[in-house]
Amino acid sequence: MESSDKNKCACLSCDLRDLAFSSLTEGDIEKICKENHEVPYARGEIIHNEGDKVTYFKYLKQGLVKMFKKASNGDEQIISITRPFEFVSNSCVFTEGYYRYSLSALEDSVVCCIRIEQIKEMVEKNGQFGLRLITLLSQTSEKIIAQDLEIRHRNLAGRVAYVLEYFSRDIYHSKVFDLPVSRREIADFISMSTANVIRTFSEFKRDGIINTYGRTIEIIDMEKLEVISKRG
Amino acid sequence: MESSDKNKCACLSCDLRDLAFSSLTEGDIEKICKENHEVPYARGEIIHNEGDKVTYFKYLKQGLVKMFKKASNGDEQIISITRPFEFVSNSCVFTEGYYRYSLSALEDSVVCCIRIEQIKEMVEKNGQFGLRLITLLSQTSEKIIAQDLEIRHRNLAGRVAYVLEYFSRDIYHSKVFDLPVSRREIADFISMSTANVIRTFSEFKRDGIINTYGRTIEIIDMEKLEVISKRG
DNA sequence: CGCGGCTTTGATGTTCATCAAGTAAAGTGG
DNA sequence: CCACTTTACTTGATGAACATCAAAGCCGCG
Repeated sequence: MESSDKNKCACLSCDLRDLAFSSLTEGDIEKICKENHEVPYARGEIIHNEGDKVTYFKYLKQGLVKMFKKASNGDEQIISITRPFEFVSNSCVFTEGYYRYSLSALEDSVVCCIRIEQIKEMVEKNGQFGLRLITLLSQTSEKIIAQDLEIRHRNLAGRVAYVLEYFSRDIYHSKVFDLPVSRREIADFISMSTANVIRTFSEFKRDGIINTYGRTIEIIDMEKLEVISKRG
Repeated sequence: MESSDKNKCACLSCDLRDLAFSSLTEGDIEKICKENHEVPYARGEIIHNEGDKVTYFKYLKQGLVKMFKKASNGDEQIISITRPFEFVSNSCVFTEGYYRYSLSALEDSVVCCIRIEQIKEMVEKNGQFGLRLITLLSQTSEKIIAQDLEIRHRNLAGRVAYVLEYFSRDIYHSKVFDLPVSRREIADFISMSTANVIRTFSEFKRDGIINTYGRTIEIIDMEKLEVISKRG
């Protein structure tokens, strides 16, 4: 969309260049730039479905997304909720040719898409880039695994406290924020029932730990929340 | 240990060459061969502890290992139980310089260790190899994530049925096998209490689904087991 | 303004962890 | 090799944690 400087492509000055593409030459960057798409998605939109063919390698440039798996009965398991600048193409991109999980936008988002074949070519040509990509992909997977370990060893109250901390600390960097997900989605994320997520919110509210106004959450007593999160 | 053919290094004929190293030249393979170690571990031995410095990239050549995280109170969370030829260095190898999880041998095992710096050099020099490595690392991570999703949406009986299927189908390829782990470790793997793992075994036994003689398990009615695994 | 989805709360019962007590098995040191 | 210790396994009883169900209020959207 940008064309202020017609001799330079937008990717050259992209903030994300530092992320993975620092080892690429200007020539390579321009080559990517000619082909890649920045695709905007509105809140709620599906970015891709599990089973879709992988054509693009995707990373999140703006917004917030959830990665999830649908069960046959319609239930969802939410695998991760992430901010830029995560690679939102999960690992299978290189493995199988089909997405294993679905991806949708929790807030208006912008996804940068690069043809997967182009990425592969660059890895083959440029080992520095390959090494950097391995590191970044590893971090993404590791984050999911580590978070899952955190969640699975906690009890109900501990899990709710953990996600509230997560949204506050890692996602919004604020004690007040609008939850980007429904109560049900929180339940799907931390493997508990919707009713009990709500019940726990109510208890936290009663105990003066948080305040809720619809989807707006205010964390009043962060210390208490941390205690519950650690104990649970 | 082998030196039957003194002009050829063992790695050239290693079964695992196909795995990741097919794209390497004979020269590269020999270079690896000069430096790498095959380290044997007895059942029960620790291969490395979380927090240990990463020097080697490791993959499992023989045996069976578990990857796990220790809690402050001594509890363990088991992340994966895998056979050859998995990469048992988890992703953090490239990320942090320290292992995030511990690794120990469930059966007598042989681990092939290659200096991590050497792997990095090879990725830089040889893009084909880098691409192959990305694919393999991705598969390893993806397996952990997928298995976790399988486990977490099941109830108690479903989880036990799932691990029995897993050991039978993926690990031992047999309906009769010696469990390589204690009841307690199974509990740590599927996030339930030891007592309930045992209780569920007893119920399966009572219902004619399995037989147990200490750690030896015989699956009698695989169909019923699958039904329980799917329903749960 | 009425419908459907999200939220909330209470009541109920199931599932599961915990505790306790006992047995079997596997190390350990003399 | 045996007494001793420790660890793994097993079962029952109990209560806590949690899911499920149901009913009602709320909110946004057509």
